[in-house]
Amino acid sequence: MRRDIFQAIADPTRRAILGLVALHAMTPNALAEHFDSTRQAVSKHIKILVECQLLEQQQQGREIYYQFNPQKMKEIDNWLDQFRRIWESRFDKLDNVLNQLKSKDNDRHE
Amino acid sequence: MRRDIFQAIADPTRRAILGLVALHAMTPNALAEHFDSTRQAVSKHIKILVECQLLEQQQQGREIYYQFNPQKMKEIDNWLDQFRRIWESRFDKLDNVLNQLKSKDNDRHE
DNA sequence: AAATTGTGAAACCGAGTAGTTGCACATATA
DNA sequence: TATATGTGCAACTACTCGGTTTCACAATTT
Repeated sequence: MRRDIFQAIADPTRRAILGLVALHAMTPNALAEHFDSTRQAVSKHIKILVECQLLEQQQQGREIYYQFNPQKMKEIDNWLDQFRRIWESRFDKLDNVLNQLKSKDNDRHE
Repeated sequence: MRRDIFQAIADPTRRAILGLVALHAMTPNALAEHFDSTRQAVSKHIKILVECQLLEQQQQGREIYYQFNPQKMKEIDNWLDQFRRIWESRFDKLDNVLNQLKSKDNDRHE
């Protein structure tokens, strides 16, 4: 059973859960109200998110609040670093092109 | 058939392909040499990456060079924005705690 | 104590996935 | 022209995945 963050965020429902929990900790029932599928289906998604540590449990009486663990999500960000360099340089190139067009445009109109 | 970037990067082989192609454009055969599975398996991964526009084809004689499309990868980065705010603020809090501990430590020793 | 509520776990199912082998076909090379 | 090479596509298979239904169980509420 593969259980890494990349596989975890591959599912749109799980991404939606993360988006909700990131705002404030929530119980499974509260989360399930936001989706069309059953509470059990949502609960299974939560289980997966807990297993890969994107969510953390916090028992409170008989309710369980799940909260978002940003540190784990940052691992995605770290992985993106190797590509960020590339798209930033391309944006720079695009910026240069745009700036050149702009200055030509200015030349023409002034 | 779901074909979005999140599902595309969920597979470790595809992530490895992206890492290689990000360095420079490569042919399927050249890529396949880096993996244990067959060329056809790698080719299927490439197809998926092309379908979700993370890779772009570039025919050259009978060879096909695949190159990385950073713009598409940036969509992951954009999605992360909603969480980035959170982990950055928590890091700030951690920094504050560390700074306080540090100043207490300094107090004790000076 | 009995009923209700919040939750997780197990069993099952249809669809999707990653891999394989085998084939087709176009482009280069002899 | 015959052969080798680079590539994509189709068929098949074992496995995974997301969903449902059903159950178990502990913590509240009546």
